[in-house]
Amino acid sequence: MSETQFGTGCHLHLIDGSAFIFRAYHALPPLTRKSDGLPIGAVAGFCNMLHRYVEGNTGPDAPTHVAVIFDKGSHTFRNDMYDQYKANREAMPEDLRPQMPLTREATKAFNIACEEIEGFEADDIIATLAVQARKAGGKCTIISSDKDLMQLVGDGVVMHDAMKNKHIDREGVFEKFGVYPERVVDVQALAGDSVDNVPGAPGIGIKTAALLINEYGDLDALLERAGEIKQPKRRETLINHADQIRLSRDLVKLDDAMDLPFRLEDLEVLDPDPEVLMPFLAEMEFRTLTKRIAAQLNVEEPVIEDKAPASDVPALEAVPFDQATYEHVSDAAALQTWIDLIYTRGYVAVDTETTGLNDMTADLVGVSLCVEAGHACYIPLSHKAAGGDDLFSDDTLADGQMPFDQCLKMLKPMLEDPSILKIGQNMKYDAKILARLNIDVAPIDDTMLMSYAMHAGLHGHGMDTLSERYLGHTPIPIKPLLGSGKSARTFDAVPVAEAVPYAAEDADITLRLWQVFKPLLHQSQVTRVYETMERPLVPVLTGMERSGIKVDRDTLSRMSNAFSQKMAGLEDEIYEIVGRKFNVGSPAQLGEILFDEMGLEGGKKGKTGKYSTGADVLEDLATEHELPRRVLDWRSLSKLKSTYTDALQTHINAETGRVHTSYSITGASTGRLSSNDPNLQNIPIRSEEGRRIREAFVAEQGKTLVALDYSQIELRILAHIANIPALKQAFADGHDIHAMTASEMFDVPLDEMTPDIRRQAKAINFGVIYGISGFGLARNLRIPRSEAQGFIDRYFERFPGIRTYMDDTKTFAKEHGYVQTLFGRKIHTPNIGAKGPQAGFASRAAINAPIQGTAADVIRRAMIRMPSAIKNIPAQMLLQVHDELLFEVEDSAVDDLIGAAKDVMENANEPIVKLDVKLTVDAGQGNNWAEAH
DNA sequence: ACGCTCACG
DNA sequence: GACGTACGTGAGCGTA
Repeated sequence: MSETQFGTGCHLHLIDGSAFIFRAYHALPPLTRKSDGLPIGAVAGFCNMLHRYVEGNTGPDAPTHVAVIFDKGSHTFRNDMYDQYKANREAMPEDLRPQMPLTREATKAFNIACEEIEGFEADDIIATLAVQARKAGGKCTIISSDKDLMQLVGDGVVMHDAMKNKHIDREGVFEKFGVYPERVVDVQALAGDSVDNVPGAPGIGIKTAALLINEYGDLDALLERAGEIKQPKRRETLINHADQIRLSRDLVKLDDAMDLPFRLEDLEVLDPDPEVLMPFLAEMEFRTLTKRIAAQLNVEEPVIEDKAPASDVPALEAVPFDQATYEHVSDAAALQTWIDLIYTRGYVAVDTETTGLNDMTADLVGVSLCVEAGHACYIPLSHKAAGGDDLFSDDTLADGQMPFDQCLKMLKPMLEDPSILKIGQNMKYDAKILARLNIDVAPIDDTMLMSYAMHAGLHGHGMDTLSERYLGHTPIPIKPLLGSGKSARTFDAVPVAEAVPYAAEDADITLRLWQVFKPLLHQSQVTRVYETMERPLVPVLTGMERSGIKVDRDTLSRMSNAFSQKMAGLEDEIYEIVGRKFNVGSPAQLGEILFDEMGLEGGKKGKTGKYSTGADVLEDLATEHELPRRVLDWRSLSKLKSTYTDALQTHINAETGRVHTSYSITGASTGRLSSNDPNLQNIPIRSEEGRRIREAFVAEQGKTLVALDYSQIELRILAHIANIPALKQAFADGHDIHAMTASEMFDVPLDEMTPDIRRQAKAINFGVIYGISGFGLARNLRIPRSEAQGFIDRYFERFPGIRTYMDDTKTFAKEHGYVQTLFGRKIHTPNIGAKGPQAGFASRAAINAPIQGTAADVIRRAMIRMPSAIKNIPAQMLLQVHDELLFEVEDSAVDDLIGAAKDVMENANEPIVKLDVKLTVDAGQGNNWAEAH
């Protein structure tokens, strides 16, 4: 090939590679390669942009020479000048890191020169090349919108903002900086840059900087004559920070005289070689792009195999489960071998064995690891020696275990290493156990959450279920190891030899599940749900659960006593009425007394042959007899005492003095969380007596509890999804939504609204969310069924979008077997086509799921964004109750917290879902949860 | 282990 | 035309 000397008539294009990559990364959802789940979204976007760029390069401005310039390494000569340079930079996203080398490969595949130099930023290389091109008499176009490059513009060098498709010349730079390119560095030196952490002069921005530079000519003149500045503050700033400003100039000034190991001539534009490009695109499995480019180059399109994952991945089936292959690691040398192996892989499945099920109290007993199917180990750490009945043998450790601290010290760097992916099944549990030992496990993948993203509504997501369904393997049961009932023991009492196969197998199963799920995730189109609404929730919940909430034992204890006394009084009255003692808490005994002995009407037996004595039944009976009311009162006290005032005390953690719930991410099929051990999502509020239990949930001294809750979020989402103009308008106007519904339905003007009519409309509004039926509404409102049906007909008539939504949703569910939230979460509805009453349940659940699920997605997104939004506020997020978040805040920061957290919550749908109805959040605060709400 | 009842959104 | 029915949870208790 003949080489053209670079000179007049030549045109060099320089592409800012990092800018391309980050734009590609953020513009696309987290796509993964189908065959193996490799994150590939940024590479895909990068290739598309590169291709579009090449395609658009025709006409007089087409390049004769071109290169993509990348940054290399994070340490540059600027860090030696100023150690804080770019120190604020957020770490590269986990799923982007492995894509960086692929973007270089992509560039070469397109036959475009690809340059990077250790210790220099791409900007310096670009500067050097631009200056060389200018000196040689050619033109240069820099494809970037980075303002740091604007100092290069002029005299044949222009910039091109590919995003806005706009050229930036000398005038464009003046527009941006208020000075021409040769003075841009001076302005930047004064204004500083928070993104790159260039200090500049405090209090001086671009506007002021340009003003000063234009007045004094240049930075040196300005600093020399700073004393002449009239404004005292500005003058002081410039005099006091002169050194810092000069340093800033050195930081922003690009090095345009580097020694480059290549020449301009090496960058000559070349046609892509289909022999190189096509295989690359095929390897990346970019189906559309491969097809398009093959057509343009007029070559045959390579075959991209549709590698089906799951059961027919042969590699997975080829390795049978074999307990004999599991390794017992008992010393540092063996552990080091495993750690080295993990580093060569970049990922590892991890499982912990502990002394219990509560991750706030259980102790670590051992750790298992797995790097590939069948290759797993168990590291026992605190198994106890079998000591028989000897009381003193309890603390003796079993043989074959390495020292606890030594093991953790070795594992910690790996578990915390951002380049090693830790895979777990319900990682929140293991992460919390390890967090209590001062190990912050990250980054993580979680097979339970992957299954949830793909299979919610289909089946559970426990390891046993998943292993049987997706690996065809029944795991070793834990029961025989631990025993049950009186002879039950904890895992530390299990002999090491028995523990190894059980524990190692769990890690083996987890790794295999991950291999199966990773490609399926993308195929099910739930990668975004998993990556943005499941995986990032784990560290957030870990933080909340570990924080816990302070609960005042004395308050609960006093309430328990008061409830006891009242119950005793009621019991006396009840026995008096009945004529003998019996167990008031036994629905069976009560039913017989009410309906057989006393002969009250309305007794209905359920399928177990027992009378129903639920609250609604007793409520009806209360009008004709005095007993049911007493029982109702007794029951409500009994509930408050046993479930709350008594049980909560037992949940106060001995170490922290606080109550730590555990959230289940996969508990509810709709995307809601559930709370257990204890459940803090059902603390009483509806009755005054119950509400007072919230007084026991308190803030620490000097702190305040702040409750933020979404106002009518489900109805707002319904108004949006079902597209009900009247509802939307009412929310936009801030009207009372139930009163508006009532007015619309019953033709009652708003100013004549009665509480009773409003109450009925409210019941209908909620009924709609639940998949309304005449029967259900009738029972709820205690009105004849025909009347209830009339209300519903009327409602549909006035808001026809509701009926359409319900019908469409049912049709979609029948066709696809699932329904979706606005954010793409899938909720499966396997019973939708069933015969019999199941079908009714399934269709109402299908109607409710997108509404409840979308609301759940919104608050999940808010929670995930919360930690970074409040990181500078002395506040902790403690609890989530479906549409409410509870915080504990230092007294002085309450307003800051409310401002920041409310903003996050009200915009949590953005940017991927636009709502026609705005989300509103109400705030409350106080020393206890009753006051805060 | 299971159903009933009832606490919450 | 009949059949059952509001959606989603977790916990304590009685009873098998």
